[in-house]
Amino acid sequence: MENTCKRISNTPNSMPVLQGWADLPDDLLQCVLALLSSPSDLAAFIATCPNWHAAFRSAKSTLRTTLFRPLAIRSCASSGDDPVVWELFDPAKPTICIHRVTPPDFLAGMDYECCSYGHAIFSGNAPSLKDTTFAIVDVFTGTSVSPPPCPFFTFVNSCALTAPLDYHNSHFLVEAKHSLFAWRVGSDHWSQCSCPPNSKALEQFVPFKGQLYALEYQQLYTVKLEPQLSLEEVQVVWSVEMSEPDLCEPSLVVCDDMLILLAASIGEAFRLDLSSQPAMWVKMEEEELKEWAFFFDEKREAFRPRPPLSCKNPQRWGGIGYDSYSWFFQREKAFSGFQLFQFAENMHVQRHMLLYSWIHEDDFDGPEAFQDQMDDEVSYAAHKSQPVSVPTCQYLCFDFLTHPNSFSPHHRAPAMAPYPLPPPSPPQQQLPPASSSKPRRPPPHRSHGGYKNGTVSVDSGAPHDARGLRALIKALAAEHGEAAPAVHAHAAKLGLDGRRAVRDGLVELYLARGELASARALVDGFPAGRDVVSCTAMVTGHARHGFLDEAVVLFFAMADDRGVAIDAVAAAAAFSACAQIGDLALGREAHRRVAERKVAMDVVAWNALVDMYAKCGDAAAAHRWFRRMPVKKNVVSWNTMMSAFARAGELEEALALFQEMQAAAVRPDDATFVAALGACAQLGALDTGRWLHAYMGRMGHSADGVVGNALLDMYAKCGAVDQATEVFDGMARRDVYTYTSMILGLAMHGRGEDALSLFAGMQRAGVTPNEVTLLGVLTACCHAGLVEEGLQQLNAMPEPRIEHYGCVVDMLGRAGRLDEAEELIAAMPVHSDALIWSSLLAACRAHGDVERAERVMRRRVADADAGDYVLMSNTYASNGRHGEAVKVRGQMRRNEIDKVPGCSLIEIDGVVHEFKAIPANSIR
DNA sequence: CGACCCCTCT
Repeated sequence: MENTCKRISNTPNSMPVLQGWADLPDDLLQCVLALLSSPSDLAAFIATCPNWHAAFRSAKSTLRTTLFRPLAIRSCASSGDDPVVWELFDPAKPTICIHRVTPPDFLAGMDYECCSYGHAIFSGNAPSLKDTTFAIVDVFTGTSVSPPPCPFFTFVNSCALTAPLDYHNSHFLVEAKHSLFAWRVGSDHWSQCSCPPNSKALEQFVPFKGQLYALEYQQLYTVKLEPQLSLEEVQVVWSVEMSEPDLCEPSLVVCDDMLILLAASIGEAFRLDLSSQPAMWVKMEEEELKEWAFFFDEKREAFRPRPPLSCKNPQRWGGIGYDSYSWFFQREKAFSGFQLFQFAENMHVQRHMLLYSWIHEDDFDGPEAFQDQMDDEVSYAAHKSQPVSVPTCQYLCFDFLTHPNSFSPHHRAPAMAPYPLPPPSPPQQQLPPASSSKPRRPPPHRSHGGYKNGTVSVDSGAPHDARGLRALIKALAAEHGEAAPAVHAHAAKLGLDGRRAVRDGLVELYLARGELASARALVDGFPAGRDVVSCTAMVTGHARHGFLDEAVVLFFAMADDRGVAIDAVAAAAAFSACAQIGDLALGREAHRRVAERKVAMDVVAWNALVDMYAKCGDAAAAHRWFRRMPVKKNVVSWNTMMSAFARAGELEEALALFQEMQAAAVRPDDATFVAALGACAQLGALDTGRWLHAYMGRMGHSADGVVGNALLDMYAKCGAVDQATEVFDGMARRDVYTYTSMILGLAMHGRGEDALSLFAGMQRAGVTPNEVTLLGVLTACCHAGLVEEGLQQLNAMPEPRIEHYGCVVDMLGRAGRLDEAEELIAAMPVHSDALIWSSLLAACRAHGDVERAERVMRRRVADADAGDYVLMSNTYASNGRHGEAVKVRGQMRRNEIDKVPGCSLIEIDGVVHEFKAIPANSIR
């Protein structure tokens, strides 16, 4: 790596000297940010990218989760007379200073209050002792902003920003003297309102889903900033019986789309459920917080509450991922933690003391696990045996790189907009400049020993070797195809674009961007690079980004090329592409070529083959090859075949396969349950579904995520709406599938009103409905007879599909509004189908509208099916026109229209019975 | 060096 750097850096007059990331464009920088995974990465990034701060500020709005565990600020001065310097550091690796800034000197006489969105907040008193002054200091730039003096003089209970300063509509809130004060950033005055009479002191302000919440002990408030500052109590009930909840300093924290009340004193957490009326604190299970860690400030000397922070995926930065941990920070020591849900067992000390007690790293259950996962060179053991001296630390800064949780997300000012402020009374100080256009390499900050073992190189900001570049490209291809040209240029600059791995990656990047031509040019430009891995990468790369036909063609070319020995991986890739296309002839051809080249297929390739036949509609072939598979089947093999049966409507066979799989002692996984539950849902096999539910519990599978959705769907489809509701209530995460299944379940079983109120709850929860959801909503309106509501929903839809129109036609038909139904069919912008006409016919039959029915039949004469004839005949019959009814039946027989026998399934005592109707045209 | 399979909503 270093050789590469040197070679390029020393080339005179040819290329600009590489400055790590500095030569990459801004949009690419943002992609790269999402990939930084350790504080060392961060240190390298900051050291090599002059625009790092701007890049972070703009990335914060797009990244959904916190990038890192929180970092801290320490304030130090080498000697008494030297100016104070703030150092940004990772408490787990306190020897490394990530960034340094000189704070304004007027802070000397002020008190540190708290930290908010990367700003340290200080308070002080005006000389008159009538006002309180504040300074809000950007901890990365040292820039400070001061609101006008706040008209009170007393102790500050709590304060916070509602968003970073440069966000539009950011407010600074202060609670003091039983009043709430708000300063709209940039304005020249404070607004004020009184706190509710029975409240003591608001402790936290948390933006969540467009609302600003405040917490006072256990009471939740919403804060309105406009048109005037006001506080409103939120009634929240408890999901568990708590006669006298004693949560002892609970705190609010946002985890993605959940607002959580952490009651660390009793080791429990409650999620705010806004979909119920009134809102509810729902007790959370350990499982639901698995991917989160929480950070608390050490409060021993702090009177002011300092809200905790949540961090997603602690594994990402070396935290312990298998459980939810809360982490404390105590100055001069590293992170330490305890397991939230095991708190109750550690009650040997007084409960309220626990919040403050320091749990030493020795107390960890799994120190090995922790050590293994530390992602760089400073291990915990080394840290312990060699205590480091950290200079006096005055300020803790816990929310570095957090983002404002969905508060006014749509009103964001451009990144790094200048603060719209008059210069505050103490002069602004800006050290160093936030972003200079001139590339500049800041000196590496080496405090207290610098980078240990030299493994963190400041030159490693951008990958300079093929392997690193390949890893970067791969990560980018998932979401950031737009980076293709920039990365390509970067690779070319390094002379690495000729490397096969890099080139393959670039091809995929171009494909991710939809640029087939650029990708092809790259492929064709390297005829020499034809080996099986590279070609397979081409196949999968094309398939992954939707170029399925091209993928298969590439595979055929590769199979025909005697210079390339195709293998099982290539075969699997080809089968998978054919499966997605769903073309049986193509699939067979791929299979033929694989057989012809005598490829030794592994279980993955066999599974792909079975899946390919199934998805191409040849379930028999899928089953045949499943049975003939000469390799040991794995769980995917069984899952694939179960889905194959289910897809083909052979539901009993699917469930039988589940039994067979048990007999073969293959441990089912989530996909197994999804497939089996899906079969039960289609079959209406409620007892089997219930058994599966219980079995899942025994196997330790939670009813959440995809499995939870499948379970919920099964109960809903089997008519067990109450059990469906139970599953729904027990789910930690409800996505669009969850809501859709539940809404449909309610709608189909006559609870249209409930379905509609759930739909409202879904929208409140911020889950975006899809077409199927809306179909469920229309179905609910239809079944509940809410005609106006249904029409309104249809009008509100951006692009209704034929199914949606069908549902509304059905609804109008049932309501007897046949004119409107017919008009809607005529007016709808999509092509009518048989279903929609049949539904109109059914309405004619129900309302005895012979004339309209005849009109419809005349229109439909070419492609009317048996059902239509039956409906027509019944329409005549119910109007007493039996002669004409018989005539229609005769016409039907003459035209040799067969009615597919109606079929009905019902489960009695766990056995599914099938009823078949007598073919309609056999009725004479 | 790398490249591969299954699973929820009408």
